[in-house]
Amino acid sequence: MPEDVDAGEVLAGSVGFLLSKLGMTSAARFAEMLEPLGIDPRHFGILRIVAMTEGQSQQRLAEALHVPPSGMVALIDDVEARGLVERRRNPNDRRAHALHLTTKGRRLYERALEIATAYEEHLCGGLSDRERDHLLALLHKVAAGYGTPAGSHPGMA
Amino acid sequence: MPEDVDAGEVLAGSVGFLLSKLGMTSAARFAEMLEPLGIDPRHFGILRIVAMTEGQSQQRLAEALHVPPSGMVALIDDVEARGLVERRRNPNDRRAHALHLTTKGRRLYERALEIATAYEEHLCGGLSDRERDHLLALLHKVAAGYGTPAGSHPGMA
DNA sequence: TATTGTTATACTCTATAACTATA
DNA sequence: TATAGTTATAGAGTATAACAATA
Repeated sequence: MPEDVDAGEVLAGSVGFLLSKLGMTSAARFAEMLEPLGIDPRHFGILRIVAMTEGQSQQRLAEALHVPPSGMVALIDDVEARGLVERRRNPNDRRAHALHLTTKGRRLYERALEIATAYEEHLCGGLSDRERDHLLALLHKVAAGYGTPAGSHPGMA
Repeated sequence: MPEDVDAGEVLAGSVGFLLSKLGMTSAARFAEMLEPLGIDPRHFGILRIVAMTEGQSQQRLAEALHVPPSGMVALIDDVEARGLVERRRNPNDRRAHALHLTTKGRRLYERALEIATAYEEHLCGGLSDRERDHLLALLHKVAAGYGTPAGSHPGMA
């Protein structure tokens, strides 16, 4: 009977514990929701940054996402194999690849954005709009203590 | 220049993204703070549950923490090698090990609890007491949507 | 025959650093 | 000589399932 053994009341009062637990649980849920699309949250991150900065080189994105170059190769290989991203030759510097979304990639990215929205609804379903705004503000306030840039996520690395 | 490429404003408005990012960042910080003790957050979890339920078997704890039996062996090996936990023979069932904290283990666990408290302070340093309580309440409300028991953390598995 | 704990195997993930092609 | 990208290799981590001791 694991119930005997649970007794986690102490940690229920800890912001750190709850944050870590909720972050992990909800990220796993997001990953499940993306599964029908054949991608995971990191691929989503790649699609997002390529969509925002078409034509950039792999290493530039690797730096921005704090992913080692070899890891970026694997990630781009994944999305390229699915026909979502194209490596184009850069005529100015033929060492570098210019990354672009394919039409299929753009469509899938849009579907992924819808899933992200549905996920957000799912997550905040129990909150009123006011509560959601308040939670967001409080999270930003906590996050301010960690000087991390807005768009980057440690899970990419 | 990664700054050109950042542009994460959209996700800054997402509870899910922030939660996942903050959870991961702050958990990494907690791990760093535990490092001087030679343990990581999972070992802390083991010490905690053993402290709360002295004499339990490995498999009972494994079930409670959703860790596979072989993983529990590795985890207990770690803390036993550091002299923090003892495997005692159970006279009633000599297949099973009864797990107990050593004196050293109890002392180290208490230091780890102090670190956990310091970590919580560090995390919530930017918040007033009222804000902290409010954040906790909102997080609990979100967590209610995921029927996870209070003490368990998916990171143990 | 079932169960506790252990070990062995195989698998995934990832990072480091060597390599190529361009510059 | 330096840089973009790739590949090869080796290491950590982890799960599956076979195994030994006990019930």
